[in-house]
Amino acid sequence: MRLTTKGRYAVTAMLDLALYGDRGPISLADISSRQDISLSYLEQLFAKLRRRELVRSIRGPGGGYRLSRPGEEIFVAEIIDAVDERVDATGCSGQSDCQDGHTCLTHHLWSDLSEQIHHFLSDISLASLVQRRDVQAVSARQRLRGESEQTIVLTAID
Amino acid sequence: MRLTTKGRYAVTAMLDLALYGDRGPISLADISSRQDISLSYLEQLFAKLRRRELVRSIRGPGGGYRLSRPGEEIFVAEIIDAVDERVDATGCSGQSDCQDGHTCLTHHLWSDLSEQIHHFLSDISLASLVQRRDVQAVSARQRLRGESEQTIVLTAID
DNA sequence: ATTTACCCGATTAATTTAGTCGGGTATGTC
DNA sequence: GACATACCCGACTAAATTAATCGGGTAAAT
Repeated sequence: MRLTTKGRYAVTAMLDLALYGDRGPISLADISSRQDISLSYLEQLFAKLRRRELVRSIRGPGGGYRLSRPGEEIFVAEIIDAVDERVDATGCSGQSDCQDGHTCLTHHLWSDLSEQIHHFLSDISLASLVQRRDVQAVSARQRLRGESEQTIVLTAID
Repeated sequence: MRLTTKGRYAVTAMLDLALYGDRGPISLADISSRQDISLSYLEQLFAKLRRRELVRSIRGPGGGYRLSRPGEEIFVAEIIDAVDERVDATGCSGQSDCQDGHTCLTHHLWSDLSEQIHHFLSDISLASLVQRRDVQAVSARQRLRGESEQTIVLTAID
């Protein structure tokens, strides 16, 4: 089953767009510093997100990324699928050839589980995440941290 | 999230015990050949299963492993927990310190997902798997294969 | 005694993930 | 049009984890 930092980073970054992207494009550098994700790694992930048309890019100064659809219409499952290839608990990627060409003893169990997970994540939209209490709280903390960092920079310049 | 071959192997091996173990202990060598899992690897997994008291071992010739409880009372989630440590989709093992000491933006989402998966797998007993059509079918094929292998061996000896 | 099969730790090989690097290209601003 | 920004892209490296091997034990049955 694939569900690692890669998928978590992707969802986090997309949620960052949903939270802060309403006033124009967000640069990966912004996401990188807010969410503590390596910039180059983000570039790799966003290449995949762009191919799946989950985000739109705007080049040049002031550019960045925007969600290609409203947050109501983007679901967590799509994001993970885009970067992780698939959410799949079987060992044979659903091919049923897990035991030298045949179905292994537990194939259907993992297949059922995968479906279960996919269904769960297909129901969660970015917009619904934005609404959540816990997301709001973390976002508020991140905004604070961002401001204090700016202060530090300004003080250092002064 | 941890759900790899390790956990799949463990569940498959335990299901093998549930399927064939009613007439006495099953050796790891038997499981190894039936399910195509490396013997030494099985030994590692069964060390963990034994520690969690999911199986009982019988040493010496004719020995092997038995389920320590009836299949009705052993659940897939326990097996995976035993070998994989935990089924957990969060990056911080539920510690909520995913972003330098604080909760990351998507922590609760992964936490919810983990609970969902765990709940799903906690409901599936070995006994219920044994009953399943698809498991019966695969098991029948494995038995056939086993017999033909024996024939080959006997022919070779002859 | 000898064979079977569990027991255990250490080590290695393979795979995957995470991250880096170095170069490009479009675009807005002065 | 020079310059800075920020996307774009492929190749490479490092780290972590998983899967598997190896070598030597020990309990028990025949």
